[in-house]
Amino acid sequence: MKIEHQLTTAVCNVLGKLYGQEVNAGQVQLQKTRVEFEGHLTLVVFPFLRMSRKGPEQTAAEIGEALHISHPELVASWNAVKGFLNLVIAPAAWVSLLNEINASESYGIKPVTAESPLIMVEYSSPNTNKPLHLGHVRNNLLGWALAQVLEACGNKVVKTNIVNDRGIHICKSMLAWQKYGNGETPATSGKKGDHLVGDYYVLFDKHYREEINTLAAEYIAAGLTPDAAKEKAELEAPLMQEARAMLVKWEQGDAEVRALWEMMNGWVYEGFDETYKALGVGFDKIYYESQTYLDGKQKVFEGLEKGLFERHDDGSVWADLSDAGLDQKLLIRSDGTSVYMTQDIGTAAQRFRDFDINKMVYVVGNEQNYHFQVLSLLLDRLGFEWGKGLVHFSYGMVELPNGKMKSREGTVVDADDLVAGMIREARETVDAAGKFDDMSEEEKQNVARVVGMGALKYFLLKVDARKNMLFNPEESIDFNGNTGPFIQYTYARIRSILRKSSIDNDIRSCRLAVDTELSVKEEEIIQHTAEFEAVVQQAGTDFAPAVIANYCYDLVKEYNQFYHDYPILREVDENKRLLRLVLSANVAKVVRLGMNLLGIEMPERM
RNA sequence: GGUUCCGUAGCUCAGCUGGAUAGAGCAACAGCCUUCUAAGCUGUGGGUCUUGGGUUCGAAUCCCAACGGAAUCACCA
Repeated sequence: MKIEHQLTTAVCNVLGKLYGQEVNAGQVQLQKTRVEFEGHLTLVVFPFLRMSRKGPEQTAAEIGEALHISHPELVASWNAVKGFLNLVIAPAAWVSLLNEINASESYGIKPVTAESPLIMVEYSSPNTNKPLHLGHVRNNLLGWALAQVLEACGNKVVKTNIVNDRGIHICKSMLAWQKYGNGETPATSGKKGDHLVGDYYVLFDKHYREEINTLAAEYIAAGLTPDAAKEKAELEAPLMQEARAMLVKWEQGDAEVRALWEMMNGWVYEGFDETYKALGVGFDKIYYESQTYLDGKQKVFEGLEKGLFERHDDGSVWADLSDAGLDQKLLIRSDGTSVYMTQDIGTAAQRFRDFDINKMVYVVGNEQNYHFQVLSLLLDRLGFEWGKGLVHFSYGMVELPNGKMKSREGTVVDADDLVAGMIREARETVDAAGKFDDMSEEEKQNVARVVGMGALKYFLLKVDARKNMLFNPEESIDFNGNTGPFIQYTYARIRSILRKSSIDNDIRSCRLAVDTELSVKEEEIIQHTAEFEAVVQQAGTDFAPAVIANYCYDLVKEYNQFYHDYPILREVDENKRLLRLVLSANVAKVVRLGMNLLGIEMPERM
C-alpha cells in the first residue's frame, strides 16, 4: 500500500509538470497489473487524455518515461498497452516494504487512543427458552469478528448483548417444568441448563397442540369453520391461559414465580456461557430486557407528552411514521404492556446513559430490517443523537441443503451439537494423519479443537454477511480448498520452517540488504501482504468480515504455490534464504492477525 | 400489493468506489511424496455474469424496467 501512495504522489507530480494541471490523488487509478503483462502496478491513463490531448498509447508513454526519470528508486521500467501504463517497481522498494512489515509487530492494526470514537456492537441477543442454534452461531461469529475488526481500525469498541429474559416464552418453559417435570435440575439430570429448559419449552408446545386439536374439534362440531375454530382454540387453550396468568404474576412481582424464573434463567445462562466459551465470544456489558422494558415505557410516555406519539381510545400508544413513508407502529399495548420496540428503546436509553456512544451497531438477522428502520426513526425523534445513524448489521439466514431450519420438523442444527461434531471430525483427521504421535492427548485434543472450530468459523464468515447462505454439513468439515484448516495448515507449516531455521527469535531484527534480487512471485507476495492494512480498513468501513477471510485465503493460496516452486531451507545463498524466511514470517504474521480478527486461532503445528 | 435484499461455472462462493481475455473451491478426469508438513501442488474440461434497455472511450459492476427467489408489512420477539 505504501508503494501505491508513493506512486500516486509521483504521478500527480509528473502530470503537473507534463501538462501543467493540478491533479488530486483521487483521480489516479492504480491497479495490480494483470499477470500476462510485465509490471506490478498499472496506471489507467484514460482520465488524463483530456489534459494531454493525445492518444492513449502516447500519453501513457509520456507519463511512463517521466516517472522513470524522476523516480528511478520507485519505477524501474515501464510499458504501455493501449490506455494502460504498466510500471515495474524497483526491487529496492519491495525490500524496504518487506522490512517495514517485518519491523511492525501488529502490522495494519491501528492503535486505540483516548480520542478514538466509541462504537457499541450488540450481538447474540438470545431468548432464554431455547438453546442456541446454527443461526445464532452465525450471529455470534459475525458480531465478534465485526467488533474485532472495528477495534483494529482504531475504534473503542464495547461488545454488548441484550438478553430477552422475560415474556411469554420463558413462562411456557416454567409452566411445563412445574406441571410435567419431576423437579429435575441440570445437576440431577446431567443435562446442560439451556437444553433442559428448551426441552420443557418443547414439552409445553406438545401439550398445547394437543389441547388445541381437541378444542378445535369441539368448535368445529359446534359449527365453526376450521380456521376460526383453530384461532379460537389457540386463544382459549387452558395451557396458554395459564402461561398468560403466569406472565401477569411475573409482572406483578409474585415471589414464587420470580424465584422459579430466576432459577431457570440461571440454568440457561450457565448453558449459554459454555456455548459462548466454545465459540470463543464474549461481551463487555450484558443488558437484560427485564431491566430495560420499564425504561422503554417511560421513554414512550415522555414522547407521548411531547406530542410525538398518540394514544388511541383503547389505551394503546402508537407512533405515526407515515411522513417517513412507513406505517403506524404500536408502542404500548392496550393492556399497558410493552412490545419489542418499546424494550429496544429502553435498552438504547440505558446504553446511552452508561456509555459515551458515537455509533451503535446492531448485529441482527435481516428478518428484522423493518424493525430497525423504525427503531432508527423513533430514537431520532426521541432525541438520541446516534439514532439516525445506527447501523443495522443485517445478515442473511442460514439454510440447509433440504431447506430452512424448522423446529417443528426437527431440522434445527443445535449449536452445541455442531461444535462437538466439528471437533470430533477434526480429531479423527488428526489421528488419521499420524503426524501427532509425539503429542500428548491434551495437545492432540487442542489441535482438534482449534482446527474444528477454525473450519466452522471460516465456513460461516467467508460468505458475504448480507446473503443467505447454505450450510452444507459435509462441505463445512472439508479441510481442503477454501477453508479455515487450509489457511491454518499453511500457517503451521511456515511456523515449522521458522522453528527449524532457528532464527525465529531473531527474525524481528533481521534487515535485508536492498540489492537482493527478487523473483516475480516474491514481489507478488510482498505486494499482496502489504495490502493487509487496506483490507482491514475496508472491512471496517464496509462492516464486512468476509473481506478479511477471502484476503487470507488468497494470500495463503499464493504463498502455497510459491512454497512449492521455491525451496527455502536448501537455498545456498544466505541472503536469499533470509529473504524467504522474512517473507514467510510476514505472510504468517499477517494471516495470523487477519484470522485472529475473525476469532480463528492459529495452531503452531498441524 | 407496499418496502428491503438477492440472482456470476453442475454445486458453494469471490470479484461490484466502472477498466485489459470474469476468478477460486467442491465435484469429474490426468499427473506429482528418496528434498523444510501430500490437510499440499500441477494440468484438462466447464460461463449469453437472469433478461431487455440506458449512461460512455469502456458495464458482471452505475441507472431504469421485466422475470425469478428471500425477508418483512402482528396488541410475536
